[in-house]
Amino acid sequence: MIKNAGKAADRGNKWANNSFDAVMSALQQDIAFGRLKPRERLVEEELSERFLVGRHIIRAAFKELEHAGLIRRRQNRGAIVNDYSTEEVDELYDVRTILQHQAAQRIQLPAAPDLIVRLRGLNDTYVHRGQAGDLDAASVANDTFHQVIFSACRNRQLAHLIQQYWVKTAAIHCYAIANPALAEKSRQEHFQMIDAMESGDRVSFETLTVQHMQPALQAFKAAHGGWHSQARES
Amino acid sequence: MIKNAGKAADRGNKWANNSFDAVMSALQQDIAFGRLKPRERLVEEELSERFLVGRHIIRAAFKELEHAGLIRRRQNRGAIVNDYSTEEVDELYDVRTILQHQAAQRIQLPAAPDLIVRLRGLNDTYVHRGQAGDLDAASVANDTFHQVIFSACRNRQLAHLIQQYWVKTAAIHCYAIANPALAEKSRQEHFQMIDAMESGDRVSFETLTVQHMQPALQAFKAAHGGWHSQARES
DNA sequence: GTCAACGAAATTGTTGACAGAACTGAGGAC
DNA sequence: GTCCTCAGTTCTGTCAACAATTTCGTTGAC
Repeated sequence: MIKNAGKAADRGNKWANNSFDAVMSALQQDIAFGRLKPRERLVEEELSERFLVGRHIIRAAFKELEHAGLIRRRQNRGAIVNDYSTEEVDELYDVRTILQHQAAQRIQLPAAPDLIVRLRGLNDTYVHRGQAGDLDAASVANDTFHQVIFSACRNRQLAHLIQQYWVKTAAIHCYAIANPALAEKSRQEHFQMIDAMESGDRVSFETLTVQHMQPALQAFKAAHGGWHSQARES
Repeated sequence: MIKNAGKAADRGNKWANNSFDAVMSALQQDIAFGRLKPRERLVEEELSERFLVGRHIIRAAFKELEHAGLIRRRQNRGAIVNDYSTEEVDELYDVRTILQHQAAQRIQLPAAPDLIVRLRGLNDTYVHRGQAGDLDAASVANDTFHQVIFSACRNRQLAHLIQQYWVKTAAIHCYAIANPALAEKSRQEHFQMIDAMESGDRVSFETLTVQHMQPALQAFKAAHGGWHSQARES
């Protein structure tokens, strides 16, 4: 019993290397970057042979993606990529605002030096990849940047929840990265956030954390506003 | 195209009558009421013949329960009922406090008369079933009571999230219902909450909403405090 | 008596095939 | 010309058997 404790602990917790995880992240990215467009149909067997995995894995991934709110399923009718109505987008961002504001309040400021170093490194990657036009890598760096920040909130449940809603709205904020003006604003705010964390300026940090979400939301609503909320079932 | 819109809408959204849903809610209740105890092993084939369904349905249910945080799985080693460490319990209740407080702020007060009527009805059931010792039915009424309240927060995402965390901590607050003193306090607070909603006393309502969670948390921590956080892997 | 290696039992992960529901398009009635 | 009906096709949901892994009990060496 006792010797097993150590043996089990060193093997790690998230049993990775699974084809399931690969499928999940691939589909998540495809949806986030718009390679799979809203209302597009997802066929199990098609994906099954694309990823070279059994159909049951695709099925499991669909269940998880549905739970995450990225796709929609109906019995015997398959899965389609979800497109949020305007109201849903507002509600999602309302929730994100709540969660991120609360998380920001729980982060110890001024932040530890090694955290600052890590964030500056990630942000450098984000800036350089973004300016080089490598949106894919920039997006990954951006994801990690925010995840690292919110992981410092000293509440793993809260951090996990923020991550969950980050994925839910990935299609929205990835949409904004492609816009040069918005991307530049995003980069500036990142620098300001790090500075605020380093100096311990809690008010600025919390304000930045919340306002940082707005440009993507506004751009998305301006682009997709008004026409697709009544076309729910087809 | 156009005629399909109406046809699809009237069929309803949550395709129920699935054996999957039956298995899910049965297992959720078993865990919540402690019929399945923490660290207890769940064997696929066992449940498969208990519920008279294929093993793949049990498998899918496990995946969902794992995602909900009610069970824990490791590759080729099956599933066990999750027991939260003291820190996790604190974090979960911190998140619930955030969510429910924010939801309470978003509810329109004074509440609509038909909402009040509905809540009084549900609470009557809760009180009577609880005093009759029918904890199962009382718990269902209690679930519905709070779900109806938070569904009035005009943010479906937020309401859904609260429901999600309600399920996560079901084993904790169901534990409290069994305690007569705590149950009595719970009943009193329900009446006070309804009164505050009816009269539009927002301060009282928000305070009650948050404090209503505390007794169960304290009782649980007092009962399970301190000994099982280091015994994670066995 | 303790410990390690081995083999059997139990349990999970995977595959392929089959049944049933929903979509598609042609043919016929009005 | 429009609408309805009815097969054919496509896709999802379900099932049973197979393969791989872990766990548990036994044996044997020291």
